[in-house]
Amino acid sequence: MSSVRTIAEEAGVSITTVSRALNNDVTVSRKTRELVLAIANRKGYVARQGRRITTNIGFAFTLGQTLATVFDSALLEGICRGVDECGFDVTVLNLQRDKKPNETYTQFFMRKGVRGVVLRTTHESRRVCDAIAEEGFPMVVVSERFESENINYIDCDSKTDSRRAVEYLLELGHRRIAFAMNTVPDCDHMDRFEGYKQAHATFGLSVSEEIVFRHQASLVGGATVMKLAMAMSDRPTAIYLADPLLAVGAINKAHQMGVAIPDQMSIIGFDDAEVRYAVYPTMTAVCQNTSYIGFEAASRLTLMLASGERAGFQKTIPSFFEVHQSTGAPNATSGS
Amino acid sequence: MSSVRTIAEEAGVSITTVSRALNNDVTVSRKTRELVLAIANRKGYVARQGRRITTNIGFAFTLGQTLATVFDSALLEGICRGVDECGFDVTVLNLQRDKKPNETYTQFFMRKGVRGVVLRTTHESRRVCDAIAEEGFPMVVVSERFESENINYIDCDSKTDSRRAVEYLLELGHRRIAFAMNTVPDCDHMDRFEGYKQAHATFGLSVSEEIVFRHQASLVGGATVMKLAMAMSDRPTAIYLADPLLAVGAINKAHQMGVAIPDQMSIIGFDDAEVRYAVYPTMTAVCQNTSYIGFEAASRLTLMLASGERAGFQKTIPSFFEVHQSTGAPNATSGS
DNA sequence: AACAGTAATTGCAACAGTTACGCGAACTAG
DNA sequence: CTAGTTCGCGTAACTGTTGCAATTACTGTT
Repeated sequence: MSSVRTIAEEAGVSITTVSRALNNDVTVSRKTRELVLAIANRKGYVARQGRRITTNIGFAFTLGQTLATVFDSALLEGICRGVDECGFDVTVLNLQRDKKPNETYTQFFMRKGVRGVVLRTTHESRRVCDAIAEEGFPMVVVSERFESENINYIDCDSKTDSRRAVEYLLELGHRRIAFAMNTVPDCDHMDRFEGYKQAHATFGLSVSEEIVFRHQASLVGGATVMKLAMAMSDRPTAIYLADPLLAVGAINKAHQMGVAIPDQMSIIGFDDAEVRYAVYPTMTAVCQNTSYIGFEAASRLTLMLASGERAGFQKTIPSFFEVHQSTGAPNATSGS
Repeated sequence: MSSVRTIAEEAGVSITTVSRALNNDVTVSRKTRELVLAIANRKGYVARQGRRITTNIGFAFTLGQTLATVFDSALLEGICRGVDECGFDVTVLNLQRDKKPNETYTQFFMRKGVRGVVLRTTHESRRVCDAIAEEGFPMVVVSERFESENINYIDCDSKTDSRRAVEYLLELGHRRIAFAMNTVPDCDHMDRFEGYKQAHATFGLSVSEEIVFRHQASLVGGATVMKLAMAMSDRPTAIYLADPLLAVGAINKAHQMGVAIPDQMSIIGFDDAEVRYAVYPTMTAVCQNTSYIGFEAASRLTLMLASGERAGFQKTIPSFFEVHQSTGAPNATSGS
């Protein structure tokens, strides 16, 4: 077991200095701090209360807003269940808000008293994940994928089912199928776009760029997609909207415009919660068990911390495709 | 400042025994434990890491499930913002799961290393709030109301706007207005029922029990309400559904049954998030700023902890009423 | 270059809480 | 009455943190 004493001995400084270095006290010199942190990371130092080792993990956001979406909430719900097995607790952290500019990620997490972290990130802040992995702090990233074997992640593959979903539309007879995705091109949305393209390739069809929409993932964005699609001269007969808010916004706009779903327009959405049952008509959707992603991430992380083994893991769990009422054959101009 | 030393001295035992009593170690006798806990509570003991006082508050659930609803999520989102001001962090706790049967609430919270707690409770577990208040542990209850001045709470008054909402329907000319609420009669739902009754009283009308529905707060529950309402010989022309899921379920069922909203049936829902914009037609609703409730609770609690003052507070914040597209004059049988 | 003053670093010691181990008392069994 | 067991508690050794003092390094002046 590494303690401030053993680190102090190896670094040739006092335990006071070690404590201060770990807590990012300004009075400790840069050279000393770096030496101490290097040893602490190598020895796998964990902060304690008295002799007791803390059993908290962090749910950390690299972005400014915490828990902004239902996705985040579902994730946290799963995390809370996942830590249960090993008796850990969850603390919500916000890197952008609380991390001081001159402290390392490891220092930050130790200051907050967590032994590991489930990281909720976006495509833009992937470098944060790289940095934390480099420091060696126990971490699992959710919903991003990495090539490096140093970075643990739990990810959902929505490409396969996106392909299946679009193939389903093609088999129903649709030939002009629009696609809508978020403006921010993260792994997930790119996957779904890839599946969309693959399905077309399988049927020997080409993808027309003019019916690939990129809009902000919001109700308004979805409404815009529906408006634009309906205004086209060569109007699509179906849309796959790769985000829950886009999908719901489009469906409601269709109602408002008097566009019958699925008779005049088939809709496939993406659902990372239980939204598909909360719209009319119930939404055919590629679905992600977000709660399970959180569960799996927290479960594995805490198991790793409890056992002391540092074996990395990278897991991709499958999505699932559910057919409900928002899809049908094209041009069925009859009124249901 | 009280420490295990000072408590030990006053109790006439060793610091070891105090530590064990506070951590609910089985080896300490009941009499000694009770003595130590009494002194600790009286002196306002807080656990520390080294000399540093912890700055965590708990978000605790008395129920089994944590973060089951969007209400919980919105609450937590607000709490995370609320603790920001005083630099606290939030840890998610589950009383039913983690609290050992033979430990006090204070012991539990100290074991988890939190200095205060925002309590999410239900009507059935009000006695838990009483118990924690009696122990004197810093706490704020959200969304329940109490007579006792010992219990701090932040609550939302949805009675006034419920009355206003139903009065709005009455002024539109509706005379047979149904009401739907959860089977579990908590403060909030009773408030809304009260507002519903007051509005009727203002107009000199009586409330008919056969159009007061009590169903599980779910989409299916809402669908059931719509079905039952439409099947009545003396059919209501409007429904106030005092729960988001009930409201959404009813609206979607109306679509499925071919019931036009608002022409054949006006709907007023209750919204504790942003659901009113996510349905078609956009939903006239009594709304609760759930995130603000969480913010206010956490903000006040942390301010109290940081300042050391133990002044109790009980605050009721107002709801707001928004008129959207789901309400109109009754029997407007035109198909617009 | 020498010196004084100031800021930056560091360590000592006293503090915060927890726990392995052992001791003694009380209780039980033969 | 003795041996073994259990219970309750304390000593001492461990965990990390911090106020204060001491030391070191740097900076400006003569």
